[in-house]
Amino acid sequence: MRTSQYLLSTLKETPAHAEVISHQLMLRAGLVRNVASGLYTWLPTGLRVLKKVENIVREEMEKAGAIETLMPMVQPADLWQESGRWEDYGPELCRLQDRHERPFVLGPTHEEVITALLRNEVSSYKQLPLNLFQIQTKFRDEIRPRFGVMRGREFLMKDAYSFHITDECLKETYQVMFDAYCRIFERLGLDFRPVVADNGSIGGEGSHEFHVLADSGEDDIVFSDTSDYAANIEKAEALAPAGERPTATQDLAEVATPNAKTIEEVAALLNVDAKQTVKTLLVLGHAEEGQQAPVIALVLRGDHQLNDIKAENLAQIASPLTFASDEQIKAAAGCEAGSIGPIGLSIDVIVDRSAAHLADFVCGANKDGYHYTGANWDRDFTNYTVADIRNVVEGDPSPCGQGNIVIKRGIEVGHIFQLGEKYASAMNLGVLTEAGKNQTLTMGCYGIGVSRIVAAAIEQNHDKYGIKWPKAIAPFQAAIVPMNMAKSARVKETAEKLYQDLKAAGIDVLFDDRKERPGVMFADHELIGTPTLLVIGERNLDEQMIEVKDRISGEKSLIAIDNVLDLFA
RNA sequence: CGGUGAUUAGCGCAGCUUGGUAGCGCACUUGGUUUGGGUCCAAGGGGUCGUAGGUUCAAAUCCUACAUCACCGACCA
Repeated sequence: MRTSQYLLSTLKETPAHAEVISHQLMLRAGLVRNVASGLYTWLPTGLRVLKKVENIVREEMEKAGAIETLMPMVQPADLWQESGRWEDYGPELCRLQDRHERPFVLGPTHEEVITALLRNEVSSYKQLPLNLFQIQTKFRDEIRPRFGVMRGREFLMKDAYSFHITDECLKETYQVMFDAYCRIFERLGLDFRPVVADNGSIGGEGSHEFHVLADSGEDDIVFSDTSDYAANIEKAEALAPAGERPTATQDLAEVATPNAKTIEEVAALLNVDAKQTVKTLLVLGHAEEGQQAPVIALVLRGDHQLNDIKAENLAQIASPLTFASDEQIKAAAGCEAGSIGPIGLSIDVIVDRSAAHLADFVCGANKDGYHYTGANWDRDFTNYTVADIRNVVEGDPSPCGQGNIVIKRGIEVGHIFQLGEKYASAMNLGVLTEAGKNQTLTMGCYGIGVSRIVAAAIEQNHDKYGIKWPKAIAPFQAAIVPMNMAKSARVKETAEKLYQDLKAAGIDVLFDDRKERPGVMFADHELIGTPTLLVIGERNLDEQMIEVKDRISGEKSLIAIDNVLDLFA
């Protein structure tokens, strides 16, 4: 490709609204342009990267035995009604009507379509297992699109769906996909970790997320400092504190805590560590038919954070997790949110393991402006259950039993699930077994955020000059940068010949034939992140040498013109 | 949806407080100059000041509504 016939579209200045580095660099390097909130056009350079990522994913999926398909992005609503997700999915599902006023959705994922397909196409156990994938545009009407293509509303995703008669067979394919994902991210050249993940509303066991480690990531990933345990914080279990609970030494006392509503304020006022306090959150439980949802109290140590997912997974608690309104709080506790405590409550109380291990703690007195000190479980309050409902924090013992917890940020780029029979049973997908009986299929699904990977790769590979692409996904493998080509016939001739030779050898090469000064060219190529710059100038031509500059290491070296192709061997 | 802020040339911004001629840098065009790290000089082109309404002799500037965009909390590849 010649720059004179190409759309380079690099920017000197950083557009004001780009927050994270990958978004800034994607705009500056001319990879994408914003069309509307969460919607992007991929410029030629960006599309080259996207295609390279896509091809690596495709190759490894095929190697792992998956078969490529392509499903429509627009899907009829009746499939979603059949699976139950027409009601369950919420406003993130973009719904629309065609000219006949028939309802459709923009596909945020394709379980319904693939399940409906398989229902018609397979009827015998002999046809299974099957693993079908596609690389397709998805649309999710995100509440808050941000960080450029990292969280766009429209994005490119590889999604695969496997179908099995037995759970053993599903687990085998799941493992095959797990291994394939590791190979994909290795080939992409990314620093990644598979982590144990929550199954979300789907339930069942067996789900891993694949995270690219980066400070700008939106997820907290929990590691053990001594074992290879890794989990999403949503999933990481907070173990009960070791040993027996200390014995009570203080008497229960009511103290005035005017204007102290937060744990920090209460702890400062009473001059105690936040670890000696508890906070009480009121959430909604499941509503009985025709009744109002009951209010349930969750009690956590003052310095701990509620883990929504863990709470939601408890049988008593409504999903999605909903906090009680001010009126509901007043009715249940008789006070405002800043003064709630377990003592005297007549609703269900669920206490976090760590909070349950406290003695002589501080809690709200269910009376505005008052707290208790010297509170003790089983003496001052007896009717409660204990559960793990908090986020782990750094330094906690690792749930794997070895070492302590370290937390890093990650960008979720892949997620694999054992779905089980959820869709197959809702949509009546089964085949005849060897014994001639109908058997509902069990399914797995496996996603990779293709467009998100492009952003994640940049988050992990950049410097002050621009992007430093891993070789496997760089838009161009090399750029030819001639010095003052307009004045030197020799430079021009050499550059042209080199360009033809590299092209003939199948190298993705960008020939910078613009009439620009060297500094302009260098700056552009460093911004775009081309791994290898081939600099041709009068300086080295007498010796038939050209300069090679490596974008990653920054090293410059001379190489004989005849040997340039060896660089790409 | 809630909270915050923004919207003036392709991009980055000033002008608004105190109403009266539409500005700067980059980019772009032309000519010259320079040529191994974002040259320099000169001349140019380009703007319904987000939209609608109001106040006023007069609105980018003051007021109201709306739209869009971004950031902070709930979603997820």
